[in-house]
Amino acid sequence: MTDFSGLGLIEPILRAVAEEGYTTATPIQAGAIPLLLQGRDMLGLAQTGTGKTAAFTLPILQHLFENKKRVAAKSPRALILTPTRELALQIADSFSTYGRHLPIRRTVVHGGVGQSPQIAALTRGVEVLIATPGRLLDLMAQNHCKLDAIEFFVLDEADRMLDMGFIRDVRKVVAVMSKQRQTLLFSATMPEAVTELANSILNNPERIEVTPQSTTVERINQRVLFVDRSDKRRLLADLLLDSKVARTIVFARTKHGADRVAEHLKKSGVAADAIHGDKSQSARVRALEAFRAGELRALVATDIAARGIDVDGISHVINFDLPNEPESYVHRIGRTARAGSEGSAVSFCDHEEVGYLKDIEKTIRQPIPIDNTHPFHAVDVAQIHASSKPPPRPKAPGSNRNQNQNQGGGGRGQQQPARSAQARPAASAQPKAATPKAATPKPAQARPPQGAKPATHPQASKTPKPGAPQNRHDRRPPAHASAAPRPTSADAPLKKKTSAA
DNA sequence: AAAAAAG
Repeated sequence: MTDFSGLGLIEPILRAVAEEGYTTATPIQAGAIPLLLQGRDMLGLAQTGTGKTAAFTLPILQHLFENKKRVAAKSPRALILTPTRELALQIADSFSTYGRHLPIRRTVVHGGVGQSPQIAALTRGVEVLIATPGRLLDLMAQNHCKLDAIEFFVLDEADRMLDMGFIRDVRKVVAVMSKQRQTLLFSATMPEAVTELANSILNNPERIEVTPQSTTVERINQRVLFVDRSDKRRLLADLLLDSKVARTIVFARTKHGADRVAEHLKKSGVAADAIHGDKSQSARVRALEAFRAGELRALVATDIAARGIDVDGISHVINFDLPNEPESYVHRIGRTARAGSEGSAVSFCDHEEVGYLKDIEKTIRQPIPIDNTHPFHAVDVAQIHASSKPPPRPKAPGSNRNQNQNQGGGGRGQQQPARSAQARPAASAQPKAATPKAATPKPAQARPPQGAKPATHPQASKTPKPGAPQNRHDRRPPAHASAAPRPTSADAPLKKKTSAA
């Protein structure tokens, strides 16, 4: 437990933190803030939801204030680069919130909206600029923004940046940036390309790693529902009419698909809207704000919202389509069970998606418990899944405790129609360090809410909404957390079948 | 193969 008061932060910042209701720093905050206040570079292995945003927002604000100088027009002192517009806006909110008692200005620059207000703000001068790459380069090319005075550079979601082909843009930005700066790079995973980038832009960085994914994943009640493609929409509407399903984010694989699903939900009487990259920026903002405000029961999204987006009180993530990128699964389900609360992740799998499911299970090194209790359960898809999975018998004699995987359905009928589920070997993807919890559908119940502190960690999230659950428990990872598997692409386990020949 | 981001 690290109290914010012991981290060396100045009073106006501590006051803002306290006003947000936070007293205790998350691990990444406790590690990063003193380090950053000393001026060190940092490599952070973490995603949003760990308190990452506040971990860099607070020390940057403090540095800018304590070393207050006149800001030249068009020359910001800090630059935060993010892959999506929504993330940029979220980070800007964080600067506004924690900088509210300081005379530090910030502005956001991204595409999809008019340039004029952005140019005006830059010309007036701002200490902090939060940007997506395209518009930033655009404005730089028009001489509306210079990076010659940058003292802080934060590259957020670096792995995603690279995935999205921003590496050239990032290098262009870095090439013209002041060398006299402190640099922070955050990434959820460390593929080779990110390591290279980190080596080239960071100077003797401290590496800080937090593993929220594994601990978060442990708290998420995951299930897979085998279903025919044609039943997916009805199944979704069914689930959303269940009262336990409060605020839900539904992931579709395509933009068009997201629109269709949202339309269907609206027709079914579920307050829903879609968010994806083909929507106008104003529609994106509107949808996200309505979702945050609790006006929407469901937000249907592409992977634009898979990472970083921090909305309080999401009770369910539903993968209407499985992601074809296994990493994306982990990021998607991480939208729920945030800030110590519980969450469920339900994935629909049709017969064409069985391969994706297997990839995901390999990546997370766990089988996802099957829910075959729903009327739409597609026995044939279950059979495809079961038969496509060679049973590598773990030799431990008592290891059949995981057989019972069919209780994920939260108390619907338990008729157990399909034998396929039983045919599915437990811990099949991981012979040795298989987490025994893997097949326990409700890990959250097993963990008593410890000390219902009203206030803990500042997240990137906005101030708690009235309707949002307030159960922010301390969700410091347990000591064994780092032993849990991290889903990096580098360690995709078990290339071999390891079948006991 | 699809998504994001500059227009």
